[in-house]
Amino acid sequence: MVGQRVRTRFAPSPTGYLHVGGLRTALYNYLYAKKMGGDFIIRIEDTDQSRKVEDAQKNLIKTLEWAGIIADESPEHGGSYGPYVQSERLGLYDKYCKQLLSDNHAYYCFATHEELEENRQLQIKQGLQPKYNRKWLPEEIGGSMPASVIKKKLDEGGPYVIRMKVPDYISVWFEDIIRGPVEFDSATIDDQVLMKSDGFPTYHFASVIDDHFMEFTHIIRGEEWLSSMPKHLLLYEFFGWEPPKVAHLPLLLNADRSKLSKRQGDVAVEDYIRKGYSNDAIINFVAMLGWNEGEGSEQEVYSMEQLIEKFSLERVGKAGAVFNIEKLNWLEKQYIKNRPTEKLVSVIKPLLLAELEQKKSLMPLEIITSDAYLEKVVELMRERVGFEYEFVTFSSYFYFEPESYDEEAVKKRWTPDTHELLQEFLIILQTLDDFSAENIETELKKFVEPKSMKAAVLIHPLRILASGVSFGPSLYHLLEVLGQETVIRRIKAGNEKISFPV
RNA sequence: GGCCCCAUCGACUAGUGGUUAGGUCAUCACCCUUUCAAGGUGGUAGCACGGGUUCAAAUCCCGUUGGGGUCACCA
Repeated sequence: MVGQRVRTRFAPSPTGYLHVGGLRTALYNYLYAKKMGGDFIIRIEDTDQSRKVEDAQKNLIKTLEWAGIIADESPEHGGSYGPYVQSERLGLYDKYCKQLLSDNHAYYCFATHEELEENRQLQIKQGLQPKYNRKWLPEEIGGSMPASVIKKKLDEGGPYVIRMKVPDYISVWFEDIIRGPVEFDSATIDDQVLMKSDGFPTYHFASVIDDHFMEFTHIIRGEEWLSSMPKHLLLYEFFGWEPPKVAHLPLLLNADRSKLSKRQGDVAVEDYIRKGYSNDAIINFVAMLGWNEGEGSEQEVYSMEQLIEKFSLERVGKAGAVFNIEKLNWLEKQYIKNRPTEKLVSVIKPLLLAELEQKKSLMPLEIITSDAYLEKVVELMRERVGFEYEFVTFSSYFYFEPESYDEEAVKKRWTPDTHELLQEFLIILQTLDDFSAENIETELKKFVEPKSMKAAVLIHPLRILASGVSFGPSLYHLLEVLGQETVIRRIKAGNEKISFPV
């Protein structure tokens, strides 16, 4: 093991979308592998045929790649330890299950579902831990079932499963990288089914076999697997294999501290993508849920490169973490604030183009879809939006005429004089040769001063007429970017529609 | 219920025997300001409880309480 190249894995079952908890598990596996100069692998656990969802595998991998988590080996991209889909490795499980059988570490079990259920109910009623009652444990490994009966059943060809024989009166101990030493009494470990009656292995069996043959050095997975660790360890022992190091991650929680689930909000990474969150923010956020750099660091914003550089399993916390959307929102804003202008423009341009298919603009298309124009919009709005798409939606007045005027704002800002004042100032704006923010500002001040009025009496109505809303960037810059023609058109239109009293 | 894991502000966390218990989000106030943001300053707010060990405990030990996970021919 010493000096061995680190190999970690993310092993989802293709049953649907990628869960944010899964994203974090994948991320930590990825970060650790990359930090150690090793490899990160994706393996698909599709041993439950009934739950398999079409395209899930593809989507899982696509979503991980969106997040910037690129596997060195995966079913989509191959590798030298394949196949990376468990349903394509059935022969392997079969072979090693036979070995367990002949070594008396496993046995056939012909119990029916009804029998099992009955047994379970009985045990629950007696206040016992539900466990298989070992009815089919053969005589030669300490059970009571004669070999002849087993052979007869086998010959009849009836359905059966294969169970592992958990040794009695031993204790299973291991060292978890995150939690330290953990110990289980074998009396609490069930004779886990290894092979199902459909010939497929269970998760427990397949993952141990694969983890061994794919030569993973570290297993990093959610805490929900902690209590099945002893079964896995026993399997390694049966085979005489050296188990990988393990780290069980704390769970992601709902606001009420239960395991993060649907019903209480979105859990699919795709949901967050749809809502407009960027991969930068999601990765950053999810990374900080359970891990921190420590040593007094007060950094909050980390790039993937920085995460790889700083990550360590030792600094992963033990307690579950609540998935708090407010902080994610804040992070998203941080990224928008600092993202290069060209990058933002390249993202919003297609969104705007799509919007223009639906809605008509009175502004010259070649101008409002130009890089130069969008760059100005971005600079004015980047500190005011929560998501990239808001450069288009939240800022629609940069491209479209206001459809209505904020009623509250109009009520608050209009006086009997407003109409007249706007009329007069419009003339000044129409004759302006230099329609710059600076110039507009001086003209407005010049206009208002002799009347001994405050600039605000015009500023607010102008903003409302130009944008339809009462908030936004500096008025003068807003007007400059919109351009003389548009501004004049909007003032005229609005001043006609709004009359005092409102 | 058995077994296992966990426990610092509302949330994410720093802290590894001696700190005025620090930072970030959220929240509140003020400043800046034409609005909204952004930014700045300041504030409210936390070691679950009880026993030990020690000169000294958020930190080590035990217990209690609370929360979570898991007990499938699902992963």
